[in-house]
Amino acid sequence: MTAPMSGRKAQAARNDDLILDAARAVFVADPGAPVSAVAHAAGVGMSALYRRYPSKEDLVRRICTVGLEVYIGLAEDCLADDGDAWEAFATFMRRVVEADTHSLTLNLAGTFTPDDTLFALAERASELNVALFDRTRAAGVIRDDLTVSDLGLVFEQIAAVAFGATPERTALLRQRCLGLVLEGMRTAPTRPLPGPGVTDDEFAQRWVPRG
Amino acid sequence: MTAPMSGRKAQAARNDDLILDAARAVFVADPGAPVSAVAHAAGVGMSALYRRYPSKEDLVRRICTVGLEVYIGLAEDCLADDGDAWEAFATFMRRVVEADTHSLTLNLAGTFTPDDTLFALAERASELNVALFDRTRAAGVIRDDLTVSDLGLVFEQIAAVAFGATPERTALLRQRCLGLVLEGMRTAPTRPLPGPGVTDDEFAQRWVPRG
DNA sequence: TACTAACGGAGCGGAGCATTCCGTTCAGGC
DNA sequence: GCCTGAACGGAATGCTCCGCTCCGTTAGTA
Repeated sequence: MTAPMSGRKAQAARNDDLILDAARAVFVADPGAPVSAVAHAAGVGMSALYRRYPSKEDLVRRICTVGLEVYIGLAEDCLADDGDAWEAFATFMRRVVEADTHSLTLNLAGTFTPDDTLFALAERASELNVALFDRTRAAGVIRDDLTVSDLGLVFEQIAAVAFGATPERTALLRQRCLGLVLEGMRTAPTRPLPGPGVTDDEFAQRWVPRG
Repeated sequence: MTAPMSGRKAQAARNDDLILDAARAVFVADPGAPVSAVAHAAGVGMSALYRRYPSKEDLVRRICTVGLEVYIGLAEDCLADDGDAWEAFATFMRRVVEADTHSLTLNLAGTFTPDDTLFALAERASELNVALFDRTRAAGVIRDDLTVSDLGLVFEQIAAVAFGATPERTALLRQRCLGLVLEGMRTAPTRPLPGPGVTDDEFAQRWVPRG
C-alpha cells in the first residue's frame, strides 16, 4: 500500500512475504500439508516457491526461525519494560500467545533438522527467558515453586487450544486459557477471565472429518 | 496372570486387548501411523487385526469410544463422591489427566466419521460434566467466571504436554501443569505444584527428527 | 487324521507428494 | 520495436508409503 512499485523485482519482493506468511498459516493448520498447498495459499506457482527455498525442509526451517525471532523480540520488549513487574510479565505472556509463535514448535518440532542459526536463537531465547523470569520472581509476584521451564510448557499448552472457526475466536479462547494459568502462576489474586467459554458447537466441530 | 487359559480362543481373547491397547498407544503417539505399526506393537499379524476391524477407521473409532467410556466412568465416580467438594473435583481432574483420555480427542478428532454410539456417549459425558461442574460451583470452591466448557479446554490443553522421554515422566509433567491450572480455577489458595519442571534436555528433544 | 478358526506377513494397487521442467510473460536495455 | 533473461505458472514425473487382501501355516478339536 506504500510504494507504487511495479516491475518484476518488486513483485518478487512481495512474493517473499506472501510465501512466508502462507507457509506459516498452512503448516500451522496442518503440519503435513503439501508444498503445493502453500503455493496455492500464497497465490503463487510452484516455481516461485522453489526458486526461494531448495526444499520443503528449508522452508519449514525458515518459518521456525522467524517465529523464534519474533519470540526473542517480545522477550526483549518485556525486559525493557520498567513498570510494574507483574504487568510486564503478564503482558509478555499475552503477546506471545497472541503472536502464536509456539504453534510452530508444537506442530513442527521434530519434522526437520535444525541448523546452527536455529540453535543460536534458541540459546538466546533461553537466556532471555531466564533473565525475565528471575526478575519477575525477584519482584515476588509469582509462586516460588515455578520454574523458568514452566514458561515453555505453558506456551505449548496454550498453543494446543485450537477451537473456534475463525483465527480471532481461537485467539480469544487462548487468552482465556492463559488468563486461567496466569491466575495460577500469580502470588496475589485475581482478575476476571477473558472472553466467553467454548460453545457446544465449537466442541462438536472437532469431530467433523477434515476435507 | 489369572486363568491358565490356553487354546486358540483364549489367545484370540487376549489379542483383542493387545490390539486395542497397542492401537491406542500407537495412534496417540502418531495419529497418522500405519496400521502395520499397530499390528507390530501388538505383536500380531495384519490378519489378526483385520479379522476384528473392517477398516482402520473402525479401529480408530473404537479406540475413541473406549476413551469416552473411561471418561464417563471417572465422571460418575466423582459424582458419587460425597466428600469435600474441591477434593472430589480436583481428584476427578487429576484422574482424567492420568487416564489421558483427551489425547485421543486432541489427536484423532476429525480423522474419522463418528457414529451414533459415539454421539450418545458424548451426550452422556456432557451431561455428567454439567452435573459435576454445577455441584462444584454450588459449593463455592471454583471461580464464578468459569464455565463447564472450560473443562474440555483444560483437558485438551494438558494433553498437549508431551515432553519427557518416558510415559511416566510425561504423566508427571502433566500433573504439574494441571496443578497450575487448578490453582487458577480455585477460589481459595493454594498448594505446591507437583513434580519438578521440564529440563533443558527434554526441551531439546523436541527438535530431533523423528525416525 | 481331518477340519477349521485364527494367524503371520509378503505383496498388490493406488493415492499423494516433493521436485523438476517446459512453455510463457514482461521489465528493462538497446 | 526487439531481444534477453529473470520470474513464473502449473502439468508431468517418479517415487514413497500405506490400506488392505490373500495364501500358506499352525494348532486346537473331534
